[in-house]
Parts: sequence; C-alpha cells; structure tokens
Amino acid sequence: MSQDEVAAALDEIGTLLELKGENPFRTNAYHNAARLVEQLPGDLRQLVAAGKLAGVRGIGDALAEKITTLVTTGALPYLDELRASVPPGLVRMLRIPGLGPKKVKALHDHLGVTTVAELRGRCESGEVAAVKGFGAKTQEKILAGIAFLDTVGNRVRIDLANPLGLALRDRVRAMPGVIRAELCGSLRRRRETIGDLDILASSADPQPVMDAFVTLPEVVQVLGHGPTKSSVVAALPVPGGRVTMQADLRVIPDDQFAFGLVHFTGGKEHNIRLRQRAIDRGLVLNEYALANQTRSVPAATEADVYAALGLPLIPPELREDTGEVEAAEAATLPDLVTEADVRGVFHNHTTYSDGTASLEEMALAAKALGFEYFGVGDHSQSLTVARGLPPGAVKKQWAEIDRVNRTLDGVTILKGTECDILEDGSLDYDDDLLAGFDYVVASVHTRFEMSEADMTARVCRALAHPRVTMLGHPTGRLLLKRGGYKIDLDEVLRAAARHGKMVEINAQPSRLDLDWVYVKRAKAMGIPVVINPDAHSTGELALYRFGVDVARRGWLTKDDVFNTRGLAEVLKELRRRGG
DNA sequence: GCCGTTTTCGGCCCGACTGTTTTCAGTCG
Repeated sequence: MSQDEVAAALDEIGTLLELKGENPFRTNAYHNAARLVEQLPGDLRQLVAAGKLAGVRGIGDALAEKITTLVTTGALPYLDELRASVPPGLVRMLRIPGLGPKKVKALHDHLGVTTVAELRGRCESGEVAAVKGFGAKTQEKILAGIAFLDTVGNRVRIDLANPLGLALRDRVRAMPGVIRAELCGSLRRRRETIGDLDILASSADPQPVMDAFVTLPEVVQVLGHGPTKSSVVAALPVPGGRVTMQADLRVIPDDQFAFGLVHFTGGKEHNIRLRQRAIDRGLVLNEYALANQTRSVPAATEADVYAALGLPLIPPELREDTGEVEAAEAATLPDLVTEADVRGVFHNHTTYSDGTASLEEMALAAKALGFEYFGVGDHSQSLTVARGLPPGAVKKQWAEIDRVNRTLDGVTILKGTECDILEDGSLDYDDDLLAGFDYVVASVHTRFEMSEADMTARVCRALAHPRVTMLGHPTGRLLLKRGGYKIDLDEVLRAAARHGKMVEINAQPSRLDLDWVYVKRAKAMGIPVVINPDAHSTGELALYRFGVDVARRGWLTKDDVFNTRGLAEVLKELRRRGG
C-alpha cells in the first residue's frame, strides 16, 4: 500500500471514530498521523522495514503497528470492522456545512438516517426540527447546506479563486474606516485549490465594515453576520463561467493586525505549533495578541510575531507544519525561489501542433515577461489529436527557429519537443531525430488506464533514454476533474535521480503536476526541477507563476530550479546532457 | 491515540458565531 493510501486509511479511521463518538483527542491522533505519513520526507516502506516508525513524533506503538499492517498487507481488519459499523452515507453528511460528527451521530441515532438524500427528506418533513438539540433553524441550515454542497461547496482552482479574492480584498480596502486588508488562508499559502476565501481587515470601527461587506455586489448569500466576523457566498464572472465561493471577513484593531495575519494565514497545524511555543514561553497566542496577565508583546509585522516566538519569519507557503518550525529554529529555512528568478521556459506549444500562436509571437511574449529563452515543446507525431509533428514538420520548425532567432533580439528560441512516452516506454521519435533537439520533455498522453506497475515501468524506461531531459506532468492529473494515472511516483523519482533527469512542475492551474508534496521529495533526492507553463497561447506563458507557487510550497530555492539559470548556462548544461 | 528532565496520568490551541440553551454545545477555521 502506498504512502498516500496509508494516509487516507488513517484519516478514514479518525473520521469513523468521530462518528462513533470517540474521544476527540484520540480521533485527532489518527488525523494527525495521516498527515505525518503523507508528508513523510523519506520512504514509508523503508521506515517500516527498519522498525523506526514509532520514533516519529506523533506516532506511538499503536499507530506504528496499524501502519505496519497497512503497508505490509495492504489492509487493516480494524478499519474493515469500523467501516462495517458506520454507514458510508454518514461520512458524506459531514461535508454539509454546519454538520459535524456530533450532530450527524444524533441524527443517525434518533432518526436512523444513513444517507444525505434521506436527511433531506426528514428535513422537508420537519422531523429533524423535533430531535433534541435541533430546531427549525438548524433544519433550515441543513437544507441550505445540502444545496450548498450541490452547487458551490466544492474547492476551486487557485487561478479562479485568485481574482475573486483580489476583487473582495480591494472592495474591503476601499471601505471607509479600513486601515489594512489582506487575503489570508490557503490562498495566501498558495495552495493549488481553495476551499474558501479569508480576508482580514483592520479598523477602529468594525460594524460598518461588516455591514458593507454583506451587501457587496459580489455577495449572493449571507451565511453569518456578527460584529467582527461575517461569512458570505460571493460570485464573480470569469472566462468560461462564474466562480462562486464562500468568503469570510474578520475585522480587528490595527495594532492586532499582525497577530491576525499570522492566525488566519497559517494552516491549522502550523498555528497549533506556534501556540505551543507561546505556552512554552508563558504566553498565550491568539488572533489578537501574544500575551499573559502581566504583559503583552507588541508586533507591527508578522516578523515581529515570529521573532517573539524565537523564530525568523516563515513564508506563508511553508506554514503547514511539515518541518518549517524546526527549520526556522535551526535557521535552515530555504531562501525560496521567486517569480523574478525564472529566466525562461521549456514546455510550450505553437501553431505547429495545438497552440494558437506562432513561434515568433510566443518568443516575443516570452521576452515581454522578461525571459531570455523560449523553449518550444510541440507534440510528437503519434499524438494526432493534438496535431503532433511528423519528422518532416520538426525539421521545418527547426529551420524556422533558426530563421526567427536571427531576427530576434534579447530572446532565443530553443528547439525542444514534448515527446510522447509510448505504451512500452519507448519514445515517439527515433534517436537520430531526437539528437537534433536541444532537449526532450517526455510525457504520457495515452493509455492512462494501465496498471500501476506497468505505468511505472513505462515511465521509468523512458527516463532511462539518454535523450530525455525532463519528465512532463508526471501524473497526468487534472485538478478537481480526474486523478492522475496510477503510478509509483517514488519509484519514478528514484529513476529520475539515477539517470540524472529533471522533473517538471507543469504550471497549468488545472495540473500543477508534480504536486508540491513530491516536489519536496524530489528536492531531497537532488533532482533538478523545471517550472513550465505548458503554454498553448501567448497569454498562458504567465501561468508559470502558479508553478512558482508550487515550487515554493515544495521548499525549492533558486538553485533547485533549472530555468532560473541564464541562457548560456542552460545551453551549456543541455549540451553536456545531450552528450 | 500521543506525550513527559517538575508528569506513566492527565493533559492535549484558541476564539467567533449560531442555535437552542436559561449557561452552553457544536461547528468552523
């Protein structure tokens, strides 16, 4: 069983125990262990084999034994028994806003409901309102929550959440009496998908700001409206539709703003770590202050808050409790790569295959972004649906590249290909043709339904090919639409390291593949990472910025990212690799 | 369930909002 599957199993145990009314600290231990396993920098199987699992902080003897069983046998009788004792519909009910484990259990115990559809029926018939602890309003909220689930209750890609978040933030900034306003939460941490928007503002008079917020033109529904906190559903038109999300606004006095920023930005676990550090120092940390009965630590900026806890400022992207607190303490936090560090891109398409702009148009757009080089990576011959290039077209493109390069000033086009990895792991061009490219991006576009073993072997074989420079979108996932193909990514990364290959962060917001969790592992294995926009138009070149977000979440520095190097260095390295 | 150089038992992060309460539990972040 893979690391991710073990994590999912532990998380499920925690959830099922919650629904059975277990001690919350016990259930939390499972959720916590799930996160630990998912974020483990090393190889879980090796850790299990070495018997070092119980040495991980947060995993004791009981969890170590269950994880070992999961890894070695692929199953866990304890989990199977739990599953048998809790109707699966109850887990689904937890996703309804306002319903937690206690209420779901009460509904199941008193009404015998086991599915969301049944629950809807019991609300409509008025039976829910009669249950002890429930009432007419709760019944209404559940119905609204079920409708919410069907419509806007899902996570949203960062490229869609971002414009809505910025629009709301700017609205709040423009309100009378607002001193500062910032986006916080997972959007500030630059996660690949966003559940809801968190906005923090400072003002001496919060009530008018609250009232203005719930009546903004973007607001389609008010979920809550208190004196310092409000929740709404807001919507904004975007190309191809409308993005609708929950947005929460908190307003606090300006001298508390830094504490609020820390509180509303950090992941839950990161915040817990900070509060524990505060307790160790005899203080209490919350969204308003770091203080005890006798003193209160002033802070104008987030850096002041961290400094008071004995830490340097931790970048928002790292605030997930995946080792950043320890690294901060040891002064080994990475100096994260920035947008400005990126000097070119390798994987892009033109009108030769399925892009919408010419070579020259793309190169000029790249130059406008400040890039020194623009790498073409049109599709290879077998991918006919994307108008993949037959060898003759490749040679024609090379001639055009040479011609255009003579006229361009300040940007250079590089000859690349996004070459398909065929079913057997061979490449879609013969070796002679491949030798003519400056580099080769190897990607899977077909036969996604292979077994994990076959897909892993297929990709690993391609990585062994001397002409392959980098692996494109390693899992083929489309965020919120389809998972990646089954593949043992740890094995793939080992193969990449062994053969000296690079791995791509595909910056298309629908992909963001390699995932940041594996980016971190790739870094630990010394694998160079490349941030590619996979642009199919001039406008999409700017998408590389979302790839920078992933790189930062994966702890990458400038040196870890190949396309932060200048043209001369890149050409030298590619020539060296080409043999 | 985990954890401990004051602890092997008794803790385990903190606060806003809501609704059903008549002083607080549940949910959420």
